[in-house]
Amino acid sequence: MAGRKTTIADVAQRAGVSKGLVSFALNGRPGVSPETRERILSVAHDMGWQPDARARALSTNRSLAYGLVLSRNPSVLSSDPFFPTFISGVERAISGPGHVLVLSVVESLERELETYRSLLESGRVDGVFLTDVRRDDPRLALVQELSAHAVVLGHPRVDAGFPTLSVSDEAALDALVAHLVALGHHELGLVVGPSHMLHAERWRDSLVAAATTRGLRTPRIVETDFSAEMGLAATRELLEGRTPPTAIVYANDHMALAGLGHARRAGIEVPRELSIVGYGDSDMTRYAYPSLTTVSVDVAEWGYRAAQLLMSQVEGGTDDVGQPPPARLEVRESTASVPERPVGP
Amino acid sequence: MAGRKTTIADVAQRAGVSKGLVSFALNGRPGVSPETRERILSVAHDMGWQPDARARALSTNRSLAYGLVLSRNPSVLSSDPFFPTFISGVERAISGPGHVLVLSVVESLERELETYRSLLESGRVDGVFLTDVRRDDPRLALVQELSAHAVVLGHPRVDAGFPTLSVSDEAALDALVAHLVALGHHELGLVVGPSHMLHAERWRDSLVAAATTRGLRTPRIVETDFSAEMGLAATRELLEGRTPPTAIVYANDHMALAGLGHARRAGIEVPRELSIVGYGDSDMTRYAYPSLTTVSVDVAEWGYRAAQLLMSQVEGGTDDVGQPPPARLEVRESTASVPERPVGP
DNA sequence: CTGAAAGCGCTTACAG
DNA sequence: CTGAAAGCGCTTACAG
Repeated sequence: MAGRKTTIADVAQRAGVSKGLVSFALNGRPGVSPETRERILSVAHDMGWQPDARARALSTNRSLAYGLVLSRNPSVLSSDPFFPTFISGVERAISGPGHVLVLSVVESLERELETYRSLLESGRVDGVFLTDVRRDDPRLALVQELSAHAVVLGHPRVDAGFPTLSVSDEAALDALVAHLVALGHHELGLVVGPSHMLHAERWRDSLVAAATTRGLRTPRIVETDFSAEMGLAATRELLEGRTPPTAIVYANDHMALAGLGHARRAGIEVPRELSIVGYGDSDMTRYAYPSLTTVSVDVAEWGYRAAQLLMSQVEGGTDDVGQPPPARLEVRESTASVPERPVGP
Repeated sequence: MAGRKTTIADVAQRAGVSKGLVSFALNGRPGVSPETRERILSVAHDMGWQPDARARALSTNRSLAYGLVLSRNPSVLSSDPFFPTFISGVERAISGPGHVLVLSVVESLERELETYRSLLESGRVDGVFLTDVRRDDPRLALVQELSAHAVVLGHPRVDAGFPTLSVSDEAALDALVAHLVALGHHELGLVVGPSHMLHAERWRDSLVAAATTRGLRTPRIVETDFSAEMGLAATRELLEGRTPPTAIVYANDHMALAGLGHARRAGIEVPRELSIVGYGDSDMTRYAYPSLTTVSVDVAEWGYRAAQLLMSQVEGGTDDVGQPPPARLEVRESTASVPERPVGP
């Protein structure tokens, strides 16, 4: 229709007031008489005025945008339901206020850091989400150096100086170990994530602690990059050992599903001969046969709260949004009593 | 460090030139003597100057940002590898030039439309990706009304007036039917996506055409929303019919995996008693047992080209980036000869 | 309650 | 090759 976008100057002229007053009226600021406000609003509406995010961003020094940079490898990323779910939670929090998520996917840690830097320095985003925090993570230093806003997803052990939101899973993991012990298992295998990721390390520690506390031997541990491919290799490695575990716990569901596939292929019956446990409670755990015992984490809620916290940070608030609900054990079909077999010493 | 961000005015002052000249030097425009340019650049670097995306966006009327709005339901979204993969391709194309992706996830079609509108009208993005195009899709009209830039992912049948990028899969689907025919199947079941989505409709039509051409009866068809849950229900429905299909083809891999789970649970051996075929070639198809025969689509490349095309559109170019590579049939373990059995009339 | 002006940090004609 | 100025579309003190 209009050749040119309508601006507040156009609205001001038509309404016979100044630009400043239009801005006040549009933003619901006090100091505009009800009739004038009414008139301005209706003119703006009639002219189809829409705020220009760029101009607003420049004059307020705020983009109303938040950044998330993912550096996992493509294959892991594509099968991991974490991010889509997390993002849907984030969106639920930010879209109401008209804020926006800037998402970036990168292929290396250097690029990840550069991307966070440029997003923040250029003012494209007002704050960032930091996931998959690593030991001595350079992103923490970067965000501090830029005195930018950030929310860390992970565990408070990260003395980041940033607000941290984490799903507490110690109780669920302990319940899992208790469940396996009750079924008679005492040789556990653990397929863990990369040890340089703090949450992977913590997950492993929680399980080892639970196992030890409950009188099990230290579990056998194989480290992976979270990919199904390495999950499969880890399964093979564990099962080919001298005293193979009778139950394997995986750090995510798709590694567990790959393990399940391998077991079937090797003629090992799950759960009669081997119990398998995932982590995350992704959709597919319900539709596999046997369905997977797993640990359920409310990732969408996590994302929702993280976004609320970040918005509140940026606005200088000190809102305590509270931690997301703790993880829960979901017992399904892939765990059962340990098989009777001649036992060694 | 610096209390205030350094701007080109600071650089200009320190270098003893005008702001305009700094801008020219920084943007590599002609009309600046080599020595001056050199000096300006080094001053800018020393002062740690970084461009302000907001200011640049306002004065150039360009955000260097592109929008993608997803409206699939959370459960489908979380298990569908399409979007993470697509996005990684998009990023590969745009991140080099310093452009950015604005991602939105919404819960209804109304919100989807509103979001596209506000992204475009506010100038937050310079163009958008349109996926999952539906019959009489209101987004097409919207984008046209706003005379905005867009790239459509789907099939040219959509006479959108926008450049369209699609993965041609007719040949692969025909090869799939040929493969099944060669194995002796003549009762096919199809688990399709929502018929109001043009690509779902087209997928179904391609398979029906291939089946008819190759002398099969019209396949039995069950429509779903692409979720594993409905994939499972569809499988049950097909298998409980009077003459159950001997092979079922699913519109995506996770429905196929849910179908596989159901078959196992019902005591039906795959592929001896039932052949199962997925679509998409997601990671998990390799790790299932039996591994899934599927159709491989290079989604990352699709995203890469779509982004290139969109950038070129916005810049007024007419680059022909070419269509992404066609889909390919991947024969794995889940398809085999039709079982011998007493056949009806 | 209202207006006129300056400013956010860039880019871009227009003069010289 | 370089400078001074206007402008992008808003917001926000500051006066009246």
